[in-house]
Amino acid sequence: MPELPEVEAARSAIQRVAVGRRIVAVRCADDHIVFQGSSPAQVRRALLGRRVRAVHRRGKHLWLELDRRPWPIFHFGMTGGFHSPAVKSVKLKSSGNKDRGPQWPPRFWKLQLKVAGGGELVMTDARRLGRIRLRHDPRNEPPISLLGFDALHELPSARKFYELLHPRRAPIKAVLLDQGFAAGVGNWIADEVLYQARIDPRRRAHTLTPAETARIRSKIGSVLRKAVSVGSDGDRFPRSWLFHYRWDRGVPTAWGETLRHQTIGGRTTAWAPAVQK
DNA sequence: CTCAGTGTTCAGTG
DNA sequence: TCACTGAACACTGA
Repeated sequence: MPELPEVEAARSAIQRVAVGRRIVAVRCADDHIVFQGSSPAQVRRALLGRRVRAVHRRGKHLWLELDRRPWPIFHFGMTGGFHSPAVKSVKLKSSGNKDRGPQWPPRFWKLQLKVAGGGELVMTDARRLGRIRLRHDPRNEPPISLLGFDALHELPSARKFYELLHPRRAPIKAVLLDQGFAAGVGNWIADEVLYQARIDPRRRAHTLTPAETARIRSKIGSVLRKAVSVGSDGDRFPRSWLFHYRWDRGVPTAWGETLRHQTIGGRTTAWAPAVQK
C-alpha cells in the first residue's frame, strides 16, 4: 500500500476511530518477521488498556501516542495497510490486491485492535516487509530519527533544497528515494515529480541548476498535496499525470509521449525522454 | 515456472 | 568515514 498518501490516509482513519479511546482488546498474529525487535506479546502488553492520545506520521512511518510508553510504530513495507470496518479502504492502482469480498479480520492480518465504543482497527501485510515495533521516544530513535524532512509538511525553502541536493552525486531519482533526504517520497511519486518537473531521472543531482531543483521541490509539494487530498484514489488523479501510464509498458500517453523504463536507484523507473532533459 | 513489485536495510565497494 | 550500489528480505499475482 504505502507511499506517503496511503500512510496519511491510514493516519486519519486511525485518528477518527481510535483517538481519545481506550484499547480494550488486542490480537497479534504469530509473526516474528513483522514483529521484529518487539514480540507479539510485548506489543500486546504495551497496547492493552491504554488510551490513544494521538496518531503521528513522519514520512512513511506511523505511530500511536498512548497514555503510557512505549508506543507502537508501524511501517507498511510494500503491502501493509490499515483497515477498519467503519472506513472504506483505499485501493491503489498499483496494489494488485484482489477484493475477496467481506472477510473479517481481513486476510494477512497482523494486529487487531478493538477500542471502547466498538471501533476496530486491523493492520494487514501480505508480503511481510512491514514492521511493528515499540519505541519509548519514536521521533528521536531510529528508524524515525534517521529520516530527512517530511515531504508533505516540512519542505525546505528553495535555497535550502538546492543546498541539500547539490553535494549529492547519485542520480536524482535515487536521491529522491533516499528517506534520509526526503521522507515519504516513494517510487511512483519520484517518477511523477521528475516527469512534471521535466527532469531526466538519470541526471546526477550535483549537475542540476537552482532553477531545476526549484521545479523539483515545487512538484514534490503539489504532487503530494493532490494525492493526499483525493485520498490516494488513483482514478481521481489528473489525467495529465504519468501515474496513469507508468505501469503499462509500450503504451504511449494519450498526448503521444513514448515512455522508457529502466532500473535506477534499484527501482523500476519510467520517464518520457522527449520532455525530460 | 518465472518474474516483477507502492520499501528498507545491510554488506560490500571505491 | 562517506556515498553509493545491489542483494536480501518474503510473498502474491500476472
